[in-house]
Amino acid sequence: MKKKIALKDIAQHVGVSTALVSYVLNGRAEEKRVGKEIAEKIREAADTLNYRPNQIAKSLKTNRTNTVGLIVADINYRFTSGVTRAIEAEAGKNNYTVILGSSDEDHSKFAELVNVLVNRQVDGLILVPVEKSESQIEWLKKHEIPFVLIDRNFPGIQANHIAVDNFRTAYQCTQHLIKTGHKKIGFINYKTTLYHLRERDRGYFQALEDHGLKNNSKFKKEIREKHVQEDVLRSVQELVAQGCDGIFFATDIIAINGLKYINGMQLRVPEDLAIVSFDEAEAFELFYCPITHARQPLEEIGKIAVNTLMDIINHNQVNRQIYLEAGFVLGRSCGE
Amino acid sequence: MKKKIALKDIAQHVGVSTALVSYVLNGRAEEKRVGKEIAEKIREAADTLNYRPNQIAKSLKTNRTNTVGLIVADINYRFTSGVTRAIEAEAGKNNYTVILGSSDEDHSKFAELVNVLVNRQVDGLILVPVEKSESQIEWLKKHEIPFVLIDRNFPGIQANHIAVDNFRTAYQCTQHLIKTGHKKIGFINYKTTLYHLRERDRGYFQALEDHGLKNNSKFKKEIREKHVQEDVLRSVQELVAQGCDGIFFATDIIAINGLKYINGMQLRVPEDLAIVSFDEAEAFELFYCPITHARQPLEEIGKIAVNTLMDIINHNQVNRQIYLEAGFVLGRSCGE
DNA sequence: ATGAAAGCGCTAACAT
DNA sequence: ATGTTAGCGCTTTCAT
Repeated sequence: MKKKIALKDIAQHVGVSTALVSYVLNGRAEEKRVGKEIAEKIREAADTLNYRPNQIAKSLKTNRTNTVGLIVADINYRFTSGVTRAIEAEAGKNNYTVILGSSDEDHSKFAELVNVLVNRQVDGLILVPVEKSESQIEWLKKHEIPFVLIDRNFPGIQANHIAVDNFRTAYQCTQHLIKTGHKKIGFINYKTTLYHLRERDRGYFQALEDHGLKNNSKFKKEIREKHVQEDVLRSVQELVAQGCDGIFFATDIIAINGLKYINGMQLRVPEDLAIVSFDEAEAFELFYCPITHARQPLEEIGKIAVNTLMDIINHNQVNRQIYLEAGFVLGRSCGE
Repeated sequence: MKKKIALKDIAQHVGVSTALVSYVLNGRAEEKRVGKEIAEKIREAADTLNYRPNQIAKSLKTNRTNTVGLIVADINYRFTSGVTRAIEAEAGKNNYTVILGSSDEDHSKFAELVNVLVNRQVDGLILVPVEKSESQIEWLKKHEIPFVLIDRNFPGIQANHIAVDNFRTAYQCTQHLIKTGHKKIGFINYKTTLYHLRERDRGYFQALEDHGLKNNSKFKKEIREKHVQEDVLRSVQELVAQGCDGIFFATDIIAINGLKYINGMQLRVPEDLAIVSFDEAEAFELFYCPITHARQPLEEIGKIAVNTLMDIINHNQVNRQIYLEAGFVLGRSCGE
């Protein structure tokens, strides 16, 4: 890499001090009452010498990096791409850069990433926490490092967070299956302690109870995160064998796998089996029957997350626990 | 954010100089022959004081950030998630962090991102260049900033790059349709000057020619990047009207849209229409018929890209133009 | 209106 | 074996 042009190079070139150059190039010429001509000369020199400010040096001095760290759970989730895009856009508006890392749902990788990002002096973090990452969150709180949680949170830890209302959304999904005349409603969810997924359980159970279908709860299946394919296959087979006429999938990934096997089993949707999915997937478009599903407001989550983080960074008092309403997309997978 | 512990704090705490602390904490205690006991004390102090090295300061001094910038074309492409994952993993092994940005196929956004990343002193860049980004690439060359192109390149610009062999892969895809007995083979590709997509054209045409189907070239359709949905729909309709018995889709995005409309038109694959796609999509799994497609070696591309970049950064002479072979996944979308 | 200089936290050359 | 110190490129206070 060629030698870089520094502030003092252009100061030398013009024959002024570095202070003036700094003022002018930071748009504070007026404020600092720098002579018009000098200012112009400085700008010219910066241009011809192709000056690029060294953000590292600037950061060291100002103690600000204008960088936020974003740790997602898995880069393949629909949630991730949508929310990442929104976060990058909103961060850009605030003149911030996003450093992205993926924990792949692994808490040690999560801890490692937090570490790396904090060492790199990010001004704040936007986190999708994973199982067993409570101690990391506590650590961030203790050290007063600005952060906001999205998608997930821990009921025992008070922190700023933005997410969809999982309970309510799951309730609606289940209720939709009930209202479209289905009597034996299966539910497939991950086996996990993650609160947001437990909330989806609660929504399912509550809806059953409120509609006098409490006995349906035996149709709830749990799958292991490391064995999605085989467990979903087994679960679908079991539910069908138990005579279910509808299935509610707790996530897009589960839904995609479920539908794949339903295809394989030659079952027709919605005639043989009604389907509702929490979250949408691009893949749904290729299924012969439009899938009814809840849609998270990814744009909004990302936007609010960034703005909340900005508030924290700028030392405004913030205490936000936001549960957003999900959209509900009506397909034909529960009948017409 | 609480006051940070700095090197000198722990030096003070132990009663030694900052130099010793620096040596010990960078694992150079032996090399610098620091006393065993002192070294131990320093490590302890660092631990209890919860010292986190300030990478910014380190970078300013060493002129190295251990950061690579990755600019992708669109975060929703299958190519992106796969290759990002591979790059992050490989970069991590080399003790590097990845800063990700997405240009959304927009050259001014691309330029802006290059700028931001260079100002942030990334040690190098991995780029998926977009249309009209030639000047940026030239600029990077001129300033001897380490970079490697992936997925795409410009024939007029000599640069290190890693990609799949687009010509050969497209040739194989087309040939497969021919060999499975199809006579009127449509092809849908983007209208673009991007060389890698033009190479796919060339592969298609060459295969037709080599198999005496030169007249088929009227079945090639171009779609606009900003109007994928409507243009793909129109193209499929036209090809069907022209009596095509097979379609080759030039990208996963085009394929997903194409299949969606084929579904809508009540056409059966492969009976009414045979299909081959360049690139795979998760969505294919939900289509009733397994789609035959080429699969790019994303892992390998990412890995080689990082290692090439590391070589450049470490001043090894590097001149690599690598064209990898794609995998070919046999579905049933061209018949049994 | 402009300049001199301190100092951000760290590394490394040099001194002891 | 350990300490002292210059300096990375920038911002900003204080002088002038």
